[in-house]
Amino acid sequence: MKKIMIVEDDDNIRELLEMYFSKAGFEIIQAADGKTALDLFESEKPHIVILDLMLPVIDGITVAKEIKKNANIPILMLTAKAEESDRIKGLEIGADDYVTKPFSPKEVVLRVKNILKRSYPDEQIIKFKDLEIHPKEIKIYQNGKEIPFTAKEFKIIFAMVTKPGTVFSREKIMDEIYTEYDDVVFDRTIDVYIKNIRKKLGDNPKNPRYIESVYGAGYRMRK
Amino acid sequence: MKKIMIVEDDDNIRELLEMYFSKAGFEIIQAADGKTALDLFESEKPHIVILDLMLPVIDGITVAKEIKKNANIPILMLTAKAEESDRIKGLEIGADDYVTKPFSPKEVVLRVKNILKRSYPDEQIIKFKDLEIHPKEIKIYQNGKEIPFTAKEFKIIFAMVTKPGTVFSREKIMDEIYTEYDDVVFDRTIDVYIKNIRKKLGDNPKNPRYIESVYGAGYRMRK
DNA sequence: AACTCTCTTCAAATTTTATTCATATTTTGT
DNA sequence: ACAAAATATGAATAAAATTTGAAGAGAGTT
Repeated sequence: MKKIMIVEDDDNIRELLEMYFSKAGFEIIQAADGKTALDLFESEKPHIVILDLMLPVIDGITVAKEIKKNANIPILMLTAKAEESDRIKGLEIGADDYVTKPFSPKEVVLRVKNILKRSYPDEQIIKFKDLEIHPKEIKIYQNGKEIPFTAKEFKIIFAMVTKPGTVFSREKIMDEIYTEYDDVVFDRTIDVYIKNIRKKLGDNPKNPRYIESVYGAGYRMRK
Repeated sequence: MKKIMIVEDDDNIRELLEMYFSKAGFEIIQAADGKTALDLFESEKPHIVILDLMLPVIDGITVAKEIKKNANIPILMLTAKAEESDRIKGLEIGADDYVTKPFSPKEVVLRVKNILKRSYPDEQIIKFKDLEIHPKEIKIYQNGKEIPFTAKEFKIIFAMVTKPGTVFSREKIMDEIYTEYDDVVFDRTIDVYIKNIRKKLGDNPKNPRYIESVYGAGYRMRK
């Protein structure tokens, strides 16, 4: 079952949404202001966020940017009718959908379900260039031929392929790899992973087909 | 693959049935008297019993009652034409069907198949490679030969065979095994189960036919 | 009580992967 | 072009995960 965070300062609207999503079987986290929202986002890691644009302490757009910066968690924006221009802003900063107030709660639930279906395509096969990535099986095929990757290599590829074009710092890559707060690993370790992945994929650092080096920043999967 | 016990003192009739059921793909156990029948029933646990009414040592009705008392194994009664009243008795004591002598062997086979379909309805046999998995009976056959597995081993195999290719983490396997919130089991326990399963299946961790190890992730049933 | 069967733990051997290291190469800023 | 910083990479080493035999613990039977 999916976890949803509702960020809305109007108690009535928040409770209304809470009721509907509760009935729809969601686990719900509530936040009445932007600061709380970001804190809860870190600790609770919801699957999707419903976000009001007009928020106390920290405004909705900033919250959205912050969320999208850390993880690609889908966002449904709530905007007042008058804020027509905000729609555009909302979508620009990466909201996945938006609803204008006043809205029908049922419609919001439906939209959320649609976004979730899009964002979490129940363990689908991911296709990227000539790669086929099977998360359930932890297997990757290149032009139909299986290439063996270790679990950690797989995690790196998966994360990067999921967000092509995004630069992954070495630190971020480490976060993807290590579930526990283990000892910190030396920086060059990531380089070696990238090297090995490139080798298996037949990729070349100069003129790469998959992984580009971003000097001073990290690595990026070429779109 | 079903196991059938034929209880009949007339050697000719018994051999005739044996021949037909053998050709129909059954595993056959024979008994010429009621005492032997009950002993074999205990040790062999057939899926169905063909039972003659007139038997030496212990008569058919007593055998039938005894069988039905222990387990609800279906029975097909064989009755002589003159024993019309026995038909009723037979059905009263719980026979699932009856055939009067002289009978056509083909008809007997058909009736047995029908009874089996009735008696083991929702048992869908899962076939995987050279394995036949019978969930209801908690039995697994490899090339037609039964391999004894313990309840937990069975659960693991069942879960994995149902989703071939999917990697099962040790934690996930534990979830399959433990219904209640029992004590948490140490990680290596799963490894030992896998080892024992492999041994029984004649599987080799390097170059496996069934269960692949996925370093750092878990185990996977080879497609 | 002795036995059997299953589940679980343990420890040693083995295998595979992760990490570090050293050196070469490339990129960037001046 | 030069120095400094960052990246690339083969090889060595360390660490981690898996395999396995053996044996202890518990439950149920005879």
